[in-house]
Amino acid sequence: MRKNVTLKQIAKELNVSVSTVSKALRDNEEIGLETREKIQAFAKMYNYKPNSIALSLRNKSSQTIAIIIPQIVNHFFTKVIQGIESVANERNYNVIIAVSNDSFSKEVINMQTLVNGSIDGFILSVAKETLKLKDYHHFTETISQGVPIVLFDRQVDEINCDKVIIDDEKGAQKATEKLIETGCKKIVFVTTEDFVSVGNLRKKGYRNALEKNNLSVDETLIIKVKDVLKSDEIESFIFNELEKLTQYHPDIDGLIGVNEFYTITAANFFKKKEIKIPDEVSIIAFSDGVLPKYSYPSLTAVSQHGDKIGETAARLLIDKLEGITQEDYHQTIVIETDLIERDSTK
Amino acid sequence: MRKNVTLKQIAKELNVSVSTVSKALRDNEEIGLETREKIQAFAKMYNYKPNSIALSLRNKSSQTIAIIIPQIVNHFFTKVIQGIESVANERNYNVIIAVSNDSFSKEVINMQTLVNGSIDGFILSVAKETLKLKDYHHFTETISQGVPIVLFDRQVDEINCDKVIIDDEKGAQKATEKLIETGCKKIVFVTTEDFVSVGNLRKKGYRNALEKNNLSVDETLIIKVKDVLKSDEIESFIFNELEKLTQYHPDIDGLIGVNEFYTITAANFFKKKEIKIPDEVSIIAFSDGVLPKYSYPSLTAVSQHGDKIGETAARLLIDKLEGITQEDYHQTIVIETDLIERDSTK
DNA sequence: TTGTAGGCGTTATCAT
DNA sequence: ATGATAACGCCTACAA
Repeated sequence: MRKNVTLKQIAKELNVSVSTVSKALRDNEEIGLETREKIQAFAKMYNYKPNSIALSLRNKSSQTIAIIIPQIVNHFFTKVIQGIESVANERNYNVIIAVSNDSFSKEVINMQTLVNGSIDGFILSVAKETLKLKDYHHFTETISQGVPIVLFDRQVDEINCDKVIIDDEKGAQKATEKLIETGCKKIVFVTTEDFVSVGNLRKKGYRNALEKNNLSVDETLIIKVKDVLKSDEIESFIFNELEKLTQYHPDIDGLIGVNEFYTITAANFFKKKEIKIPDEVSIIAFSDGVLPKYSYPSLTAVSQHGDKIGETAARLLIDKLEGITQEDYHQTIVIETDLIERDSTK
Repeated sequence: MRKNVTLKQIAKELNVSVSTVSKALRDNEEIGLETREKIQAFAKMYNYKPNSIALSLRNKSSQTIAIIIPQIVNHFFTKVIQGIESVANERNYNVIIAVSNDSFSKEVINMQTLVNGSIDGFILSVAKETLKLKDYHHFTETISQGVPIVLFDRQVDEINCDKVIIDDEKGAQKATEKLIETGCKKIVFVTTEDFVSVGNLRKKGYRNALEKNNLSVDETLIIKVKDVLKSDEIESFIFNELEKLTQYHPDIDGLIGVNEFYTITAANFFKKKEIKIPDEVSIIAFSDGVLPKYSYPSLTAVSQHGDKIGETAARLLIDKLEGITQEDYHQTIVIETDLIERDSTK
């Protein structure tokens, strides 16, 4: 176990001072060419690498941005990371990722261990528990210490910072309108329970579209999947609900799900019942994921453009870090959703 | 922008020395109770947080482990991360993640920026480009600096360290045997080009099973998906190949794909042709992902247990960091695959 | 009981 | 052209 060689060691070995070595390695003209070359050769031989920790301690900056996401096994979040990475690399920033696992305390700990000089700024999506506790002191503290934050997706009004959000309402509205345009009259909406804000916004969009087109909003057509359900219980729950629903309403001709799992499960129900997609029911998923794309028939989907969200967030953050935008000027950018038409709609 | 308060500032404010403050905050008995309490109260008021950078510079340790993965939008890798997180949290280690994007230089840079004291060890899967270049100096250097590495999935014989790998050959063999047991005689194998080691190992397992059961290995039944193909070209490639294949061999009755995308695409081909799964063709996917699970019919799959791989890797690393295992004792742990039977096999 | 000094690795400033 | 020193924030052995 040979430790990394330091300036000091090189200095000693070559009988010069530490500052001479430092200057020589940065090719400072002050140092005589001969000495410079000698030192550089020696450094290369011993594979000298500046210690990044010491550098950040000194410079209070590290050209590194940290992402904190609630979950790592999640296609949307990983897409966002990909977007951040691409912009960050372009602009010469490193990226490190930490996971809060939707826990308040892990979010706090992650921020604290990262905040002291080792990173220059944060891009993050708020943990569920934090949302529930409404305790945002770690965010405000970080910001007041001069470390900028960009929030994405799960946003919080009380925090004053740059934000990148999705237009959930409009996305759902577009989806619903698409179904209506292609002749659907009785559209099921599969969503989460009311307290989840994203689900609510999407439901609102669904309602808007129905009302705008003079279709009545039938509450019984809205399936709310219980939050407590474990992933292997969701299928039978949705199957049951759809079973009941199709008995009452044999004329159901459309369905929208607020995430890819609910939607594909619903689609599977119809496949099992040998109800033809899209001839008898049209289906649209809210999703950035692979499920709708590889489903058969493939599912029309509302894409949230995770990568674009990431790119935008990275741009906002780096612009702030480099003083391109003012410290106290905060913007909220809305990334529009797109309807990706596939084979589950007419 | 109020900066974080430091020991020095507290000391000045309270007219004591820095070391008194430091000791007081660590509740050192040396300091008089009164002084201690005064300092602690003051520190709390000003929300003192030790600077983690300074700490790691001093301690050369940070209770943090770094994961470097080739891709972030990848269900398997995120599953591994989840496994690592769970063990690391249990044993009081922080985890940070970096992405090499399958690039050699990004892998090197990531390691260099992280290695200097800011992290205690690495868990990583080697970038494709590194594998191609066969340049492993950054690994050996890191190890020789006393920073342990655990390799997972994409392993390299030349590097001397702990490893966690998947038994790809056996997994493929089990899958093939399952098909044979249920009556399949003509089994298509959809794989990558030969230079990808994982694909090769799986092909070997496929062959083993056929030979063991006295079935001839027909090279024309092996579809090699070209590496250069972009994701939206893969579908038509596989469809074409299968079209040709089913013409020549109308009696094809089984298929195995080396990843979930190839497999589900093949499955979609049969669905389109209205060839019944599993009545006419049985299908098995190599996959840890969501696609086989939510497909209709759901696909039998060889699970690689990403979470377990992560847990094992984390355990190996932390045991080494804490001196529970010897520095120069390296083990390679093989995580067995499991066949998860679903509806695409009989 | 409290304080001083040195060191972790680096660089900028100010001598020599 | 080179070197000494201080500073970033923290901790600890040792001195007072």
